Amino acid sequence: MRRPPVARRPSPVAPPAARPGRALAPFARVREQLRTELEQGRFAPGARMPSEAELVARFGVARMTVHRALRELQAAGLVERIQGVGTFAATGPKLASTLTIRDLHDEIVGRGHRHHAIVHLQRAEAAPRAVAARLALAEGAIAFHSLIVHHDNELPLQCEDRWVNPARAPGYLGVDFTRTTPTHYLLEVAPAWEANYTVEAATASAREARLLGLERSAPCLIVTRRTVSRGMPVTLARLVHPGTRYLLQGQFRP
Amino acid sequence: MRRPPVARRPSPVAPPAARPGRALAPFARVREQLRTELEQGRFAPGARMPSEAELVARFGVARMTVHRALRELQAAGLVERIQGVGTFAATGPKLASTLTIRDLHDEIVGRGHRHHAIVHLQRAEAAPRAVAARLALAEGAIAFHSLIVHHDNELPLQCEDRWVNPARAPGYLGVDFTRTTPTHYLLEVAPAWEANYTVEAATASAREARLLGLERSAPCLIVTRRTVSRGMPVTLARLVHPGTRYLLQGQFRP
DNA sequence: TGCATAGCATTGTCTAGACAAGTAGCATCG
DNA sequence: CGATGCTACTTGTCTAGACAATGCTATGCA
Repeated sequence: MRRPPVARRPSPVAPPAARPGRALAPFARVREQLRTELEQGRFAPGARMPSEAELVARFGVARMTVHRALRELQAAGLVERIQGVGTFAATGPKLASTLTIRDLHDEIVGRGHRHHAIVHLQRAEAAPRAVAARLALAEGAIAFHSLIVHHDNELPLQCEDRWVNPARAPGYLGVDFTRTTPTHYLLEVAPAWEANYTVEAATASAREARLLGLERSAPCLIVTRRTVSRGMPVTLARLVHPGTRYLLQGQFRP
Repeated sequence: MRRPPVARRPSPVAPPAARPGRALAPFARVREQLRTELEQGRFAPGARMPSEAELVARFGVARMTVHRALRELQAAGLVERIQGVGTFAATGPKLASTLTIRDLHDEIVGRGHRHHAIVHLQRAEAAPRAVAARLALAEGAIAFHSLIVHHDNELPLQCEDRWVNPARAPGYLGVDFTRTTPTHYLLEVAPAWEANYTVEAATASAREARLLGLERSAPCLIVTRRTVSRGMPVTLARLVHPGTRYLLQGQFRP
């Protein structure tokens, strides 16, 4: 049942209508207008911007609408806001940026190539001291260990040496990793709620070089990843990529 | 109207949600409660979550308050929302993560070390074809070229080979880069509104290896960065780091 | 049976008003 | 002169209602 229409302030233009070529919602219109002005240097870094009240008058919308636009610009790092003081164009450099690390399987399939994995190792093993410490296990405790080489159209692209906390993924040894990737499986049984990465350039170990079909001295891009779920470490992975065949890409837009 | 504070650098903004000893705002309370339940696996990935109306009844707040909480969870990638259908726990793919690339100067100083740069080249030059294309210059056009080695406590840590679009940074050749970094200068004259990165492992060129004091075959972490401001390319940088002395670190929390 | 349509649940957004909280300037008081 | 409180301004948030847009489902009709 439709509610009976009630007197509503008439809008000069159809506001919230928006198909592909539709007009932006008012809050988005305000946001984009301010973003454009910021990009064009209309406000020097650190300079005071119009107050919410002024923007309300300028755009003819409610204060909550302006507030949302400004809140999103703040979340994007384009402005800084201080309660009781005002809104300011963000000073300072976006000196920090981000880089996306995608799952290898998705990346290969996304390129339209075929992903193919060879499992060289998948067993329970006593964890070396360094591994045990990072997985919060007792020294010498049993953990799951796998060593898998991933291929992009038959070309080896990643050597994945992984240790898994057995308490968090008891079925790990029974999974067929030629059909799914450890990453996918682990994300299913223990969603990653925290992850640490490091990226470095180095040479692979002798075994890794052999598995990847590389010279021992070939530069490799090595990603080390540790994930934590519900406060407990889940897995520790060392991902070795041939430097000539793999690179990380990132993009940044405020 | 109130006198605006003169070029005031807003001090560390205290997020209103993170004040110790103060009750969370209702929208934050709802958000955190749902985040906790998601982390504890209360909703399987892809499962339907309570509707806004149900949450309104459960928490005793207005719908806009619940809506904001859900919108922030959506922005964080924890839930997916479909107009007309409902809200769902995000399905697995935390498969993409982010890695922070910090400015080298900040990183060195942040470690409490001393940053020291040696300028090997800083002049106008005809841009090679590949560079000209990526800077949107005519082939053979003049561009600014600099080659600087950055040291962390006298240890060479980065070789920065940079091309700059002269139209966007006319004063580039006059800057003393032993006192400031090109990154800082360029962000001042042309705030980066878009950036692309690639990260790869490779060997340095002969000259780069010499400048960094490396063997020709030493693996290096090479970052290539291109920034665009107001739709026009500003700069193209190739940053070569010794693989043994430098690594990128990243952290991820939803 | 097949299809158009009405109804409903759900999310998306806007509004107007209200109060809270934080800051800065000014006037007053001791 | 300093401390104090007042006031104006700003951002932060909540509320209740309304309407828009979307997708699913059931119903009625041909």
